[in-house]
Amino acid sequence: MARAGVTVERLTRAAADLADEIGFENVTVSALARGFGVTDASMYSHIRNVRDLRTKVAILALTELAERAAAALAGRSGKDALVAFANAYRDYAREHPGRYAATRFELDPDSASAEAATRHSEMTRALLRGYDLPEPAQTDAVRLLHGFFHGYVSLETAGGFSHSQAVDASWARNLDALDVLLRNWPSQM
Amino acid sequence: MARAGVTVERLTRAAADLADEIGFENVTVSALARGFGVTDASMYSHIRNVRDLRTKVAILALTELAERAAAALAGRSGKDALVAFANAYRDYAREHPGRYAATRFELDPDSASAEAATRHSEMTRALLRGYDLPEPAQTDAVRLLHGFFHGYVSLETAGGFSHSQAVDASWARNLDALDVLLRNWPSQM
DNA sequence: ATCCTTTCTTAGGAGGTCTAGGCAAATGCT
DNA sequence: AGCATTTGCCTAGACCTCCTAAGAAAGGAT
Repeated sequence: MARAGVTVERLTRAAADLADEIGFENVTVSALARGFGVTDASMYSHIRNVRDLRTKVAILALTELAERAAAALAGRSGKDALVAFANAYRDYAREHPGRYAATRFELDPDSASAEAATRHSEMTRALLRGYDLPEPAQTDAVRLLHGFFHGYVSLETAGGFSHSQAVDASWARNLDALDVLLRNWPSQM
Repeated sequence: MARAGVTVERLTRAAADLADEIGFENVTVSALARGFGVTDASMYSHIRNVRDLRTKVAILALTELAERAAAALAGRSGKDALVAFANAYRDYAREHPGRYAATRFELDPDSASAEAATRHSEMTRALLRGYDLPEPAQTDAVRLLHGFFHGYVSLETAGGFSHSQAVDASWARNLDALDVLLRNWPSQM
């Protein structure tokens, strides 16, 4: 009857690790409890329900991703920044597939979750500073970039982490294409 | 003890409808059985397991989406084709959120599922015909477009179907940007 | 009419979510 | 140090989902 020392911090990290191992959708209260050597009912002192648990993992992942993006952008601009940012995004998804899947978890608008989500967007805006886009083009570009990154990464991870030369080359060429796009952004019409 | 007349066809369609109502991830064998007025165990004469059920819905949705894309592309080329294709994609996701979510379901490589999935890609290639891209640029462009469409659509549906003027305008401007990109696709380096 | 296949049933095990009520350990108060 | 309170964990249990096994009934084939 000694205490297992479960805290929300440790619990969230364990859940994130578990997600990377067995997939985000398989992160369950029971499995997590087993990992700590306690009963599932005990978990409910720390979390409200499964959704709450997944939300915590999502916020953790969004925060980590924003930090990596910030590190990648430091001291870079223009295409350098674009490539560094994109690779940070892609590498994170590869190293932490479960955490990355968690970033796609739909969190409800309230809760402090908004903070982690917006930090993510702000990094993308920082990336765009080098391209000198006016509003509203900047907002459009943020959406386009997120759309592209996510789409590409999810196609890739769905394909079984092939990490082939062909895919790498395609990725690099698409970054070239995006760079061209950002430099020639249509001003009107 | 009369027969409920469940067939794989009807079952798949009912599951797809259910997905649109309550979300793809909530499509459950039990819920589906309730809808037909039979026990959950009866379902297993028609499907192998939950994964099989979801796969069937995914194939249905991919097929429908490919049909819509084909209809949108008929008689169009260049930017007209791009806009029509993109709108077909987006409209489908809006009208059938559950089915659209199903198109993101990761199906295992075997099974006839591959057919429906590739039809989807072929439509995107047809769209690109008007831009006259050589290989491998064409493959890259397919990925970029899928990435963008999916990312944008999922951001939008996650945001609660706001369908605001601002989002519509952003969408239109991003299509402009993509058109510019496809016309100025970087030939090398 | 009889057999065969398909569809549906009941029964039940395994495992997941979550609540209620309770005991014991850790912490805070005086 | 002694006490009360909070907190962490427990058992028990209701309810849901997935899925299998064994058998009954419906419908078609011969």
